[in-house]
Amino acid sequence: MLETVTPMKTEASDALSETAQKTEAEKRGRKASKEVRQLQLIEATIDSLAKRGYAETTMADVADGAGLSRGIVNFHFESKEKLLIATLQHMYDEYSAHWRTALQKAGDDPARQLQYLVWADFDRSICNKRKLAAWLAFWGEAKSRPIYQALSSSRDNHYQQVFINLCTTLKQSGGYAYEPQAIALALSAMLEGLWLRLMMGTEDTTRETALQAANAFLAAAFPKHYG
Amino acid sequence: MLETVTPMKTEASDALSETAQKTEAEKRGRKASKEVRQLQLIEATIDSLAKRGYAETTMADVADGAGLSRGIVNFHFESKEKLLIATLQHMYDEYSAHWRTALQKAGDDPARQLQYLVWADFDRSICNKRKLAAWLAFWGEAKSRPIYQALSSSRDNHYQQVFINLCTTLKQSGGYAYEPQAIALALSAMLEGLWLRLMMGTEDTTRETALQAANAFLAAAFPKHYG
DNA sequence: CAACATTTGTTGAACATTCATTCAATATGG
DNA sequence: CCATATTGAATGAATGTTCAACAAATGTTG
Repeated sequence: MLETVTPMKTEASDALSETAQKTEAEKRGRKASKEVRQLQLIEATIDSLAKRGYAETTMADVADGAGLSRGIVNFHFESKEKLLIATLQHMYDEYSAHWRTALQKAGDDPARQLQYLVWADFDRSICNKRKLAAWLAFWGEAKSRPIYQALSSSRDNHYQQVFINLCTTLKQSGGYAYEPQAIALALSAMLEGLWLRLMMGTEDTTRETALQAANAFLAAAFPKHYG
Repeated sequence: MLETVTPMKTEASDALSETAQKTEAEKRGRKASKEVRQLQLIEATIDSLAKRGYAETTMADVADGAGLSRGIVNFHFESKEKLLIATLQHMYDEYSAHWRTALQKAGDDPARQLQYLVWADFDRSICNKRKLAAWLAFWGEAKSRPIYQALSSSRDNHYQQVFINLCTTLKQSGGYAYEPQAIALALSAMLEGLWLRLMMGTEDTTRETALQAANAFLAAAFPKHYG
């Protein structure tokens, strides 16, 4: 159902973190290109955030997770704070590219576009325990750190505007009564809330049930388009 | 609109933290009853979580915020971890009592009950920057701390079951087509997502617009009952 | 191609700082 | 005067950062 939506570079980085370092990344102690090493450290940071949370994520844990020595992070990133910002930026870019690709693949039909955006949100490459946990770790610190604030909401202004536009179009073609802004806000908030459930719910909420809930919303809000 | 829904003990604790310590709580250095002092420290903890985030919340900051000395927290609570657990438990109890009270005040009509539950979520005593920030701070750490997991989701199993029951009843009386479980999940997830927006959104999402979005959802999902 | 030099990446120990916890001394209320 | 609450300095552990030494790649020269 979702296969056609899935992109892109995330496959490489995910595989790298799941199966330790492959042969493609040079083994421990050997040199690797700057970008590869930085990505490796960023992936190790996401691992640590997911496993230990923001407060317990240490430079030593990141270095150990990457199979490298203690001082290496301060060489590639100047400080712990800059490592975390780079990690957040990486996740933001990935999410952003992901929904834009999904939107592009949907074609011209607004109903189809909205459906694809919702599907994209629950795609395995984006929506897995590890990355959701990392997102939540950043969200928990965003309010007190202005630097995080802009990046920490993966669904940014642009994303929200696309939702509003789609809801406006659907309202006209379907003759619905609601305010597009309000429905768009309800919809994107629900998607974020479902993400929250997916990580905190013990097991009662799965990607499937979350997707069902999102589709139930679409069917209720746009009965002429999704029935 | 919401006045009749608002309870309860939260007024006292909120006022206490907002206007420093009043005369009701004994002044610095003087003795106070165990419960008062513990509540005072818990409120100071919420303040610190909201202002500095989980990672930067220190015992010293909590003690300073309460206007007391450094060692005091380890006297009333055994450790930092137990202080944080007590704080989370306090917020959980408060939220739980709040929605139960709202449900009780709604009377017997299911549609009215659901409306009151939604209103309760955006009541000022519960839904303010300070407490939302504290919630989010705990959420960010919940995945890596089993102790938090049970308490960190303010909307617990009981809450969710009430939603499911209400959606089931409304479905029968309104002749709707959807799956009650899915709609209930969509609804409660949206409420949580709106909370998220309220703290992270720079200012574009207010309590009013969030409530409008929630009501738009109700109107779309239950057109016969809210319209 | 070999020998050397230079740049760049990497290591791990040392350092300084922050912070939770402990506890003996002191203050307070009953 | 006794039990209890409170203080604030001391302690020890954890952790981010620095840096001198080392290793590997790259460049240079004969």
